[in-house]
Amino acid sequence: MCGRFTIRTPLAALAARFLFDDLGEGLAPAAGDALRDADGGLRPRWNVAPTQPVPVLRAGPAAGADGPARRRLDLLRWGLVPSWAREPGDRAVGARLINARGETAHARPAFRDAFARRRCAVLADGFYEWRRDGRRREPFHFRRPDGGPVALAGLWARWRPPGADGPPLETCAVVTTHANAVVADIHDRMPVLLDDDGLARWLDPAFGEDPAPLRALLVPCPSTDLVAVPVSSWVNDVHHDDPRCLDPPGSAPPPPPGPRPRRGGRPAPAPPEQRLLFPDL
DNA sequence: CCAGACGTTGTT
DNA sequence: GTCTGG
DNA sequence: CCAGACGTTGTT
DNA sequence: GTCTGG
Repeated sequence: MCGRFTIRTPLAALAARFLFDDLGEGLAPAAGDALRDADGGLRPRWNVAPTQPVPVLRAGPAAGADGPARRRLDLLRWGLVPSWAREPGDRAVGARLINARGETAHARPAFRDAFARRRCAVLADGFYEWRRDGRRREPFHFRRPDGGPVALAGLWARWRPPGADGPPLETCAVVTTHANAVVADIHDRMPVLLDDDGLARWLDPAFGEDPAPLRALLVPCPSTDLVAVPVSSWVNDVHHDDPRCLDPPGSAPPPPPGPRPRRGGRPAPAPPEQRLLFPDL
């Protein structure tokens, strides 16, 4: 679950909603300017897939004498690459770790360290789940009744290229849990949606590394927090990233005949975009 | 000890 | 890095 | 998560 | 069937 989602809310609006400091005193002063230029780094998205940059909320630099800890908002690659991975594209670990089970992540070698010290929240305004009916995959979009953004519990990692040449690669995974009553008809798992209180605890290093209180946060959100909307199978194709993803079912045109251009053969161009809005962590 | 995995999902 | 299996 | 590929040789 | 790419 949680292998696809939407994020149409501009980063500046996400900052206004989530980027208050740990005392809830409002937008951190440093955030305004940094975010003003940042919206170009994340156009509205209707079909966010693993390996792509996603907006991630983390605890800022540790609280010091000069003030309380602040939050930071960055774009991280979705698909957790542990620090010990040989290559980001490694067979077992590369970009495969897009979800972490809330029930077990604290104990898993691949997630243990992140669970204790590198927790985050992936910001979205809805997520997709597919109902499987034989060969059919029927997509549904889940979102808050008011359409507002949600904070998905996440874990992150930093991978450094050998020899310390090139920038570090920061990646993340979304924590999953049992489906609540709204999701259960479609699927048996769902991402963990954190309310403001749970979010503050999940992100705060001072909340501790003891798994038990943290695991208590990783439960299904109340069913009243989500509505299920059946959508067009247009969203099934990851290349379709436009408003038609949220159209009602049955409106997708038939798949065009003929093969697509093949993989391989040509060199891979575009390097992955990743943006650290506060690169001092 | 060293070598190899390290994960989730869904499907059967 | 750390755990598991052999 | 779903869609689509699933390969090697030799040439530029 | 299974893996990779997005």
